[in-house]
Amino acid sequence: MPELPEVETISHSLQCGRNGICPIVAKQVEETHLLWKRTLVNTNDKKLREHLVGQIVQSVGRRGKFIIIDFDNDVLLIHLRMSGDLRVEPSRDKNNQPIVLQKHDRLAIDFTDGYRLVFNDTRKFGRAWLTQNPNEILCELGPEPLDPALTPERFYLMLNAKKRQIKPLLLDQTFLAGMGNIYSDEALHLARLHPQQLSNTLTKEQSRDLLTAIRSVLQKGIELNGTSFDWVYRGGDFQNHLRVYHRDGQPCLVCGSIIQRIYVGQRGTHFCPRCQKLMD
DNA sequence: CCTGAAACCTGTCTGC
DNA sequence: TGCAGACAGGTTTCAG
Repeated sequence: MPELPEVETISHSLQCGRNGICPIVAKQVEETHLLWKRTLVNTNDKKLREHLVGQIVQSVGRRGKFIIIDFDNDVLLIHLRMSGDLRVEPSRDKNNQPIVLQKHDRLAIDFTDGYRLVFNDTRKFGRAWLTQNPNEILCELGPEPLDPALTPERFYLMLNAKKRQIKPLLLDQTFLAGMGNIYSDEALHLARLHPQQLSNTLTKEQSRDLLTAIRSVLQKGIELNGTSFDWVYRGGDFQNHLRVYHRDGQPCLVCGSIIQRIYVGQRGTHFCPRCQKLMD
């Protein structure tokens, strides 16, 4: 499911609240439940409980597609991968009876105020790490696309240092942190670049336009609370503003040509054959 | 260094 | 209706 805008929306709602969603900052951990062992990468059920019980949530943030939950002494990193989601809900009903967890719930953290944070993940690809040095896990990530420190000049140098198809390169989290399949296709169409264009062939102008396009689609995605498709991820509206993604067979909104769907790096890829020509 | 295939998982949708 | 096959927002690992 989630790419940068969806993860940003979720982490922001956990930090600040949104649409009645309860923020978790300042809540104290009462108990933890690990329902699918492999969700927790670098520790186990017992140690998670021993570490977290009693600790208070200091803040919730994001780096790339990782959600960062900062406790007093430890940090919980969560990666939602394809189908993960987080929700905050009461753990007991009006009669003080426990509310049973749902199908596909993998991890739950009960707080002393009667609420709980639940990690639900149908496909079991999602992962969580408990650590005191989050940088050990996050240090491999490339720059944040929305960070002003990533200048057009630097982006051009990054692209030229590689000789890779541009779309798989954008999806490479060590190159740039947070891009996923939807926003990559959207950004490449906006920048009029073929997804298989080699990165070292981009001119300075094309590099600058690509960075501008990436920022444009990500910012719009964040404004619209992300992209929602069928049963995965709710509350977003960017799916109603897509230019190419999932629009194969339909006319390009710019030139009217039929949007094509091909595979690039094993990922379904949508582009306009007229607007996004492969250049030498 | 770069590319493609396979693996990790469950659910939905399509076509015969 | 049933059932096989394709496909899914992500990442890692391995072979060539």
